[in-house]
Amino acid sequence: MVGQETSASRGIERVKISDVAVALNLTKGTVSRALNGYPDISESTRLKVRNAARRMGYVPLSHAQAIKTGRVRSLGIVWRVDSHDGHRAFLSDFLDGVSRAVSAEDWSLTVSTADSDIAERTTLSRLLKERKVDGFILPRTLADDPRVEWLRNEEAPFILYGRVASERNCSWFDFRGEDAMRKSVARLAELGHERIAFVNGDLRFNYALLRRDGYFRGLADAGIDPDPDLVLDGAMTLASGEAATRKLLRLESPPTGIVFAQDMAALGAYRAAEKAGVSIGRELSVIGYDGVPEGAWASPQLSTFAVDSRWAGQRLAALLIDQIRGGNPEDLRETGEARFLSRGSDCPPAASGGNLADFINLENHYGGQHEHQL
Amino acid sequence: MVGQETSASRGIERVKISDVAVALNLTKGTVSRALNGYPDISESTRLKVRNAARRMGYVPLSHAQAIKTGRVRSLGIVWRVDSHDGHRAFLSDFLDGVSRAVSAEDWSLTVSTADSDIAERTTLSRLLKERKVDGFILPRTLADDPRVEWLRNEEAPFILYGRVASERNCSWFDFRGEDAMRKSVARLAELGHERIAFVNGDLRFNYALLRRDGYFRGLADAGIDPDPDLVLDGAMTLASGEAATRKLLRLESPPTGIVFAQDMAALGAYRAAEKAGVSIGRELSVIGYDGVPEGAWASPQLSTFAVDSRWAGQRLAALLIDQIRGGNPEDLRETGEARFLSRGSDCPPAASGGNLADFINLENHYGGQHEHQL
DNA sequence: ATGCTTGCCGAAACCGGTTTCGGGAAATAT
DNA sequence: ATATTTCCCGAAACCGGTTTCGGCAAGCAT
Repeated sequence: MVGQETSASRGIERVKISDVAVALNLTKGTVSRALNGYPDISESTRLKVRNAARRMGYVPLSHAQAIKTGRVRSLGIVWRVDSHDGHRAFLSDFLDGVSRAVSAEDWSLTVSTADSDIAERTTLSRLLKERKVDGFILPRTLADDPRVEWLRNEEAPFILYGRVASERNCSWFDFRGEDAMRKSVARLAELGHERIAFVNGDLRFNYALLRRDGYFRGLADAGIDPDPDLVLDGAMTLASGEAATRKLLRLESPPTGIVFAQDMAALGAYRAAEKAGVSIGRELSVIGYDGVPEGAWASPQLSTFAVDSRWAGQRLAALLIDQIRGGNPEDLRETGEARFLSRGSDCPPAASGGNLADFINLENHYGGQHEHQL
Repeated sequence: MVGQETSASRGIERVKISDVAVALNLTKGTVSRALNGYPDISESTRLKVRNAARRMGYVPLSHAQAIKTGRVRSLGIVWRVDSHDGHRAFLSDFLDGVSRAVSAEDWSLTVSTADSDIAERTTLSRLLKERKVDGFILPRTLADDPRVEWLRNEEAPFILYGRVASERNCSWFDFRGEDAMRKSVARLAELGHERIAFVNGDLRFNYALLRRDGYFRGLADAGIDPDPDLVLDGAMTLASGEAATRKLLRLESPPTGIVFAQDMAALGAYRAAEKAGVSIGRELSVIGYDGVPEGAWASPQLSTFAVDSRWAGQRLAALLIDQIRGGNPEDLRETGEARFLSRGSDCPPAASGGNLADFINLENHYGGQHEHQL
């Protein structure tokens, strides 16, 4: 027994394709073709090979395949960590969606982070040059996104989470936020509101432009003339949402309802309203967009259009894989609908006729002793 | 000009190692050795090669390297999405940390999600078999973690986020939660508390065992006899934290201070306290652990030990890469200290002598009209 | 029988790197 | 001057797959 060394003692031997070939008395080329569904392999041997491969536990090395095929079966995402946007809360769901779609095809997902435009570009470039990925999912689409032009030049497949103005040769998935804004306005109008404000996000992002359009269409639908004083932008956080709301409430003729392009900003309205002595869901209506979990903790709970990030991730990955496999990018576009969560923050206008202003001032005298929140 | 087809017209030609070799009148083997720092290359040619490579924009294909070296320069992480644990909030920071460390070495990160033990195992197995990664970062360490045994058998490098009982041949990074618990108890004891409760997380996780020990050591330090009634576990969420707190407050002799192993549970205490008419930071002291952002929004803000997830990710990745490069796993262990955020939720005991119970009941009569929170 | 497909598989090239081996030229030792 | 070492680099094998090509044998038409 001494000196006898089984293969097991020197670590687990990986089963390679030639092992399968030898076991079946075939060549590795034949095994490869059988496994990859080439038509010049008889059904009987295809079956034999498939069974033997499974039985022997053969799994091809992805990088060994890649060297010839040029595909590593992997998608890339560069996640921006420098922004305060609400999407951070959705990262887990989003990645889960991507991961599911990717795993279903036996692909994988490469994730990197970046805290600036140049860091993002550097990372994209590196992943591409080293060929760690076959294509990219691009979150946070800008209205005029430089990544699009650049990746086109590099001839790298990519898909946008969000739409873009220059539509040539792009795939995307996006939720129709503009529809949600339109519906929000319609809902408030139906409740009787006439002064409906809109607090948008950062206008560099394309979704902000789309949502703004949706707001105006909603107004037009309801036959309400737009008032420039009631349209603000750049509010993506609690603090900026609070500031925007304060500004609106201080107008001579403040709005009775506010449509927010983002939940975090809408939650900022709760703070502003509290400080102004206005109660949301009674004297002031608020409708958000995104569906962040914090909205459910607020009191009253925030009525909002919830976005299914998991679904977005899933579709983005599936569409991108299709594109990499040869699909026409322009055929690979999808949008989804945000789901309205009717909760407590929207209601008929309390003070009709625009004298909410007086009400605000009145209440303000008692200001200060209001309990803060969780 | 007709029919003349430049190389540029057919897409960008990738520069390969043989291109560099030809340009320098060398063989590709020599170029490879020069680039990889072999000692049998003269300094002058090494320099020439390095410059030419940079000038020509040569970047080796990672999978082409991998076929011979066996290394893909990639780390894997399987993120569990089935749990409600507070770590979800840290995913962004955590990934950022890992990504930084990994990018610094020109490695990459492969992320997958799983919603069950078997899904996780399946994914680990697939990534390993296909050799998509060289090693794994394992979050959520269990007291007796089956992944450890399995990965050892597969001879796959891995590192734990958290420590483990069977210490053989493991690397890890972890924050010393037990120290934080001990300090929490010490702090409350110094403030004058004598009845200090402990609400732990799920005991299947190893950190729960460690933190429990820390709590008891803190009591011993302060010369306080432990009371089994004051020790609960399994509270990792808002709801379960609320329930645990309710249970504690209903004791004949309720605690005046509660140490929580997790912030989310501690925030649940705010709800329970509010409903019981007890005000946190005045009649009841609470100290958390984790440093979730919600703690800063609570009123009063939650005193807690904050964990730097970015740092954890960074160290885990760096240590794992060291291990893969040949480092001894047992030398690659690190712990970090959670940083105490002194905020408003801890204070001296209001009702000394244990008659907080009467106070609770008294207040309860007015219960119900208390404002809820954000 | 002969010629022509068709079905099926072996043989070998190939992908783009890394690593081993060996040998020529220069430098040093004898 | 010769032997020996040292310094470099070329040549070629190799990694584990995929894909092309060509040819044998069976099936079909003539």
